[in-house]
Order: sequence, then structure tokens, then C-alpha cells
Amino acid sequence: MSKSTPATIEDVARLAEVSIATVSRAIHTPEKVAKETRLKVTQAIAITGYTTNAMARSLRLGRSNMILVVAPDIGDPNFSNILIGLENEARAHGYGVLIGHTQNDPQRGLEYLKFLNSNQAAGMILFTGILPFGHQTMTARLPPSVGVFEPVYNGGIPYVGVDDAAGARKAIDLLITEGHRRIAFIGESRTRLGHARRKAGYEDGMRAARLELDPGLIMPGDGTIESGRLAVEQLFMRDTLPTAFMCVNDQTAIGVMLALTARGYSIPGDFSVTGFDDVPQATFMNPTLTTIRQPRTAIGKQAMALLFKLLQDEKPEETEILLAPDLVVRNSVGAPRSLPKR
Amino acid sequence: MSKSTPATIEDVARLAEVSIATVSRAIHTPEKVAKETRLKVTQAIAITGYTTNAMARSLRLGRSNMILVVAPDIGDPNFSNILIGLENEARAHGYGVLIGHTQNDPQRGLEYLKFLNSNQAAGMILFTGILPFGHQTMTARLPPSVGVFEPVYNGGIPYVGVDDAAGARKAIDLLITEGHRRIAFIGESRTRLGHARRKAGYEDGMRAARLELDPGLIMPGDGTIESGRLAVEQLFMRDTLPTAFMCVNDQTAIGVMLALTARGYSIPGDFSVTGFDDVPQATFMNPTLTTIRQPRTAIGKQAMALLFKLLQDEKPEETEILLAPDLVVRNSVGAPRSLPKR
DNA sequence: AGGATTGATGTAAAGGTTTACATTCGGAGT
DNA sequence: ACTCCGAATGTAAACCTTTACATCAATCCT
Repeated sequence: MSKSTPATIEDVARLAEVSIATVSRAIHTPEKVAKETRLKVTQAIAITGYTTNAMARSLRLGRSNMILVVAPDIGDPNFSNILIGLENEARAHGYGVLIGHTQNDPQRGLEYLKFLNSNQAAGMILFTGILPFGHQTMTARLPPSVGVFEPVYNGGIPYVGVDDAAGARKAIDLLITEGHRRIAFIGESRTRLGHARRKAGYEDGMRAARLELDPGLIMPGDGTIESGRLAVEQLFMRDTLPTAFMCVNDQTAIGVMLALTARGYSIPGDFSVTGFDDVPQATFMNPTLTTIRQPRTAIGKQAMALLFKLLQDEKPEETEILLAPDLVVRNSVGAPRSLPKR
Repeated sequence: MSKSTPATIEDVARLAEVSIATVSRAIHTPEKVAKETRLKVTQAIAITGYTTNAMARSLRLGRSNMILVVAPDIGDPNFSNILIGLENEARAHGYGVLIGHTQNDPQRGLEYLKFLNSNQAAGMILFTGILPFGHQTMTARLPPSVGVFEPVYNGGIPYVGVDDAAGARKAIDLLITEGHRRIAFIGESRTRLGHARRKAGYEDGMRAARLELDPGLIMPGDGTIESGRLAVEQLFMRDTLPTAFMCVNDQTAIGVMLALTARGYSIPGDFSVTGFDDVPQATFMNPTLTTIRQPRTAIGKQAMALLFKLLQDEKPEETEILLAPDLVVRNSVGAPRSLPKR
């Protein structure tokens, strides 16, 4: 009667007075076993407290029932909500979700590659724009995978995310409607595809309004608060200032707002600011941040759904699914004032 | 030559012209195989690209090399840094970390319990004050487990975290030194053990300074921004206001600051505010938040180290490891002013 | 009534690994 | 020269499950 060893299928079979095959069938294909037998098995399972050994099952089946979600930074404010969408959808298919945290370290990434290669996950979701496997990326044999939140730069992996260009366009159109003419774009990036698309939306909007695209108003950045701050400092060393800052994401916008506030300017009185993503913090800024909302839970849900299609060998019809973003108007945008003196 | 099926230990053995036992030994106990044989095996592994099938290994060994980290909310700003400490330490022991996200849903928790019972994880770290398994908690057979960040309410599980009482004492002492006499405590909780300890530190500090403990200045709360806001609203419906708000955590403090700012008060001119945790956002508030820093990475590291002790059957000498917190002085605390009129 | 069909169950192999035990071989000790 | 020992390697069982195939009984059809 010792409970030290978990019950196996054999214990259940003995108790129910059937073979282990019948037990397995009673669990996975109940319609193939007689009703009364099924009942006996069910009771025996309840009594023994049996749970099937996932290791043995996966070994036999050659695939696991886990999906690996790889993220460079768990702390990304966008991550948790996307994860919820991913989890719910996975659960609906009887799969569980594991999270791999690479900390942007290729070494770390390689460990997860090993994890995948040892069959411990059936598929992968990439919450990152780059395959995190360093130089082994090209040769890596990957399971079915889907990129999420940011298009995957290397690897030709299907992607589910927001329509970055369309979202950016909404932001720039708002600023132009408010009367702004000199609008800076903060956070240009060559490597982050999603950010590049946001910049393209900005340029489209400017062109559509026949506004001059001043390269001096396009500042590079990596999407961190610090980069937003830095961009403001650099812009203020020039003569020609913008009246509005369109930022590649909310983090950058927060950095911009902090820098402007630190210099004593008022928002939106002196300058207008927009973000992108609508992270929770956007609500707590002063003023609250006008931004573009990502349908995060929906993105997660659709990405996982796509992954399950791939797992069933269906070739996906489209390689990119773009969801529509919403403009969230708060208090960081107003009409421009004549340029403040430095 | 098809690469469709991953190489097994048998492929390696064939290529190296040895038995599979020797291959296994060359990998796990290299000192037991002759140098030249070892070399042949190493080369064969490189050629075949062999990685050991973790399923089969875990099945044979009866335990996995994964640790499950259960968190109710991945988005908690404290989580990611603790996780880094956990991961680094686990890695040093050759273990990987998986994250289970319960979303505070007992149903979800039960799934992870199943995951554990099917041997898919060797141990568990609980980033939560409550065993997340609903009513099955009492009967659950758990693997070696360690609570982290917040003492585990039910279950008698060892715990690694900050010395909450000592930290709270540092905050209250600072406020008293600045001259405050009427100090509110925001975020009283009966269920969250860590928060209860912080309140105990507050009370100790007040008593030590022979200050009156006014029950009217102790406000309940669940540690969310909203609860901080609410507490301020309720306090302002009374006649007697405090000159300082000592908050149970940073989130609460942020809520308090937002509410005070919204009412037009200045911090720390009209009121002083302290937090606890030192989340990243504390730096971005206006004014920046004076708070107690948690040594998060260290907590993670020590918790995982303790778990490995448990895994090796060593009974832990202490059931609680408390780390020393630091006071971080920023700009939300100043000397009290005579009570503002309402 | 006899053969075919169906439904329910059992038998046994396979999946990849680790490891106790067996085997082999060369050399040391007497 | 014989025994004994240790080092290096091989053989085979075990971990737990799923499932193709075999078996068996009962029912159906003509």
C-alpha cells in the first residue's frame, strides 16, 4: 500500500481485471471498449490515482504534448497578454505551454534548441524577431514554428501579429489632423522588421499629406525607455525641433515623455507624443499616453491556432496573418503651439 | 542519409563500432571508458548530430531534468528578475526551467499538478503565497518544492525571500526620522503572509518611536494599483489625514501617488509616500519612488539552490531563508508640512 | 446449420535510454 | 605456469506506454 511509487497502467489493469491494452483504450478511445469495462477501468483509475506517465507516452508516440514559447525577455509588458491567448488556445487542443527564456543569450537559445531536438516539445512559438540560435540557426532542424508579435527576420517562419504599417498610419494621421507638420519618428531600426514597418507607415502618412520627410527628424532606437530619452537629448542639440514625437513603441514614448518633462516642457502643450502597443503603463503616465492598441490576446490565440494547423501537416494558406490595430486616444496629443524657444 | 529521423544512440554506436552501453558511458561517465574509445564516440556523435532523447532518458531514470516554476501572473514586475536567478542556478546544475502560468485559476493549477504527477518535472518553485491547486491541495502529492518571494500559506513548504519585517522597519524608520508622526499603512492583508509581515514591521517601528497606532490609518488592500487609489479616496472621506503613506508594495504606492496627484497635492511637499519591492517603474514615477529593494536575483538563486538540496534528499536545516532588503532613497519622501486643509 | 462478420479484449513488440551483471583480456603475484 | 584481479566493453533487462495483430465469442446471413 505504499504510495511512494506512482501507479502505473499495470496497477490499474490488475485492479480492473483487464489487460493494460484495454486500460489504454478506455482512456484514449473509450468508444472501443464496452460500457461496463469502461466503468471498471474508470473506478480503478480513481482508486489508484493513476495519471499517465507523460514521458513514456511521448516516447512511444514520438511527440510530446507541449508547445515551447521562446521569449528573449519575459518582462516585456506585451508578453503576458499574448501568452494568455497562446495558453488558452493550446489548452483547447489538449496541449500545454512551456516558456523558454533566452535573455537574448544565444547560448541560452541553443539549450532550447536541444530541448526541441530531444522531442520534448511538438512545436514552437517565437516571441522575437530573430531565431535565437546564434550561428547554428541555418542548420537547425526545427519543429513546426510560428512567429508572433514581431516578424521573424531569418528563417521563413509564418507570422501572426498586428498590421504595423496600418497602426502607424493611424497615429501619424491623428497627429497631422491635429495640425502638426514637423513630426519626428523615434526608434528607427534596421533589424526589427516590425519597427521598420511602423516607420514605413509613418512615411506613407507624411507623404500622403504632402509633408516634407526630414531625415534629421528620424531618430534610431532600440525600443527601450533609454533610447527614447537619448533621442530627445540628441534632437535638442539641433536647431529645428519637431512639434510632435511619433514613437515606435510605448517604451520609447515613455522615455521621450520623461526627457521632455525633465526639461520642463508640458505635454501636450509644448509637444505631442504617441506610442505603439498600449502597454499597461501607458495609462499611468502623466499625461496618459495616446497610442495604438495591439489585440494581444487575439494574436496569441491565432498564432497558436496556426501552429496546430502546421502540426497537422496542413500547409498554411498565408504566411502572415495581420490583425487590425486600434487607435487609443488619451491625453498626450494636442494641437501644436508655435515652436518653443530653446 | 535521410535526416528525417533524429539519430539515436544506436546510430552512434554503429558508427563508432562500440556497443550502445559504451556510448552511454562515454557521455555520462567518461572516466570509465578508454581514451581512444571516448574519442571515437565523440566523433561519431559529432557526425550524426546525436542528442539524447530526453523522454527516453527521463523514463529510464524516473525523473526529469526540468524544474517547474509556477506563477499566478507572469506580468508581475518582480517576476522576471527572480526568474533570472532561478534559471542561472538551475542551469549550473544541468537543469532547465519551465514556467507554468496559472492566471490565478485553480483549474489551471491542477493541470500543472498533473504535469508534475506525470514526472515531467523533478521539482517545483512556487512564486505565489498559496498552493494553486484548489481543494485538492491537501491531498496532492508534491515533488520537492520551494516557495519564493512570498511565504506559502498552506502546505509547510520551505521559503526563500526578503526579510519583510526588517524592510518595512527601514521604511517606517525613515519616515519617522523625517519627522512624520501620523503615518498610514496601505495594503493590509490577512491572506498574504508577506504583506502581513510588512505590516508587523510598520507596527514595530511605530511602537518603538512611541507613536500612536491609529487603526483608522490602516487600510486594507490587495497590492494592486487600484487598491492604492481606493485607499486614498477612503482616507480622504475622514477628518484625520496622515502626513505619510507607507505602502505595502510599489504597485500600491503608485496607486496612492496617482490618486494624490489627481487631487492636486504635491509629493513629497504635501504627503510622503514609500513603497516596497523597487520595481522598475519606481524610477519612472514623478517624483521617483523611495522604496525597499528586493534582492531579486539573489532570491531566485538561493531558492533554486535550496531546491537542489531537497532533491538530494538533504533535509534543509532551516525552513525559511530571509535575505536583507535595502532602503532605496529617492524623491517621494520629505519632511511633513502642517496638515493641509481639505 | 454453417460460414462470415462484428465487437471486445488480450498479446507482444516497439520506442531510446541507463545500468547491473556477464564477459573478455592482459598483466601481476606467487 | 597458474590463479586472480582490474579495466574495458558487451548483453540484456527495465522504465511505461500505445497499437498492430491475434484471438475469441456472439450475431447475422443465406
